[in-house]
Amino acid sequence: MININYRDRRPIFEQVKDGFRNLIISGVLKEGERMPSVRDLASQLAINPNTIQRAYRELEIDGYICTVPGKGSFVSQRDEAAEKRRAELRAKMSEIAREFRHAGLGEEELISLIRKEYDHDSD
Amino acid sequence: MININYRDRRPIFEQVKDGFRNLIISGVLKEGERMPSVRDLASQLAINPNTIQRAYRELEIDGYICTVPGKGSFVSQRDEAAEKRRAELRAKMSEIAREFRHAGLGEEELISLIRKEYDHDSD
DNA sequence: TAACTGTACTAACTCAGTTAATACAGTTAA
DNA sequence: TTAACTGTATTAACTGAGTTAGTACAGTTA
Repeated sequence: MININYRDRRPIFEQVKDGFRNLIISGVLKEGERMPSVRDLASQLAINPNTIQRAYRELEIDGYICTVPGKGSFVSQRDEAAEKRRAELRAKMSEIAREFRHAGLGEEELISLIRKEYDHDSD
Repeated sequence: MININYRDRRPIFEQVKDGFRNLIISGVLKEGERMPSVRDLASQLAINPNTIQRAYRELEIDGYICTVPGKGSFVSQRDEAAEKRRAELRAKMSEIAREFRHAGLGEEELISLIRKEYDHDSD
């Protein structure tokens, strides 16, 4: 469900967080669905429960999940989560576009790169 | 010439490296021009010379500068550096486009974001 | 010669991330 | 009620990347 890459520069808790964020936004984890328990996931991934806890805490702060002490963590409304993610992506994209322009690359090339991604077979 | 932001998640040596890379690619530092000496820049930025040395070492490995022991470091051919940077940006852009698509955002919106960046007054 | 240049190396420090262990409180089902 | 689950909290210790400090050596230049 979630993969950890130890060569990745990002900390583990962030990889876990991003992994679930993608699963939620893409709809693999559906609204209201139960998340794996902190202890279960920790032993599955062979990492410390505290690390999972941190990922979950931030996912809740960002509105992706909703945790209930004693019961578990649950995926919250997908729409909110997705909209939040879209806002992040828009900001990221604007920044890259600025860099692109700054590096002397043309608008046309950038757009053709994008079309290439969107022309791929759906996955 | 170079600014360091201590709130930035990236390490200092990387901020220095990126700063010079931008200066070189944008043409502010011209081909053959001398870079500030390791010790000078270190005292200017109030950081350790070793940190600057590391940034310079990587800039040389990446082909942005050319260092001569005893003489100093010099900006190398801009074309190579710029081409290298462009390749990096293309890869980065493809990745973001993939994420964009994955998040359910349309090609049109992405392209309009880009046009917005390119329509800004030149800086 | 003196003052600059880059380079190399070692030791120590800092800090974020992580682990380990333990404890507490709410939930659920037998 | 008890047992086994849930999330949460806290403290101490470890790890590794990044950074600092200090020193040393060799090439360059005026």
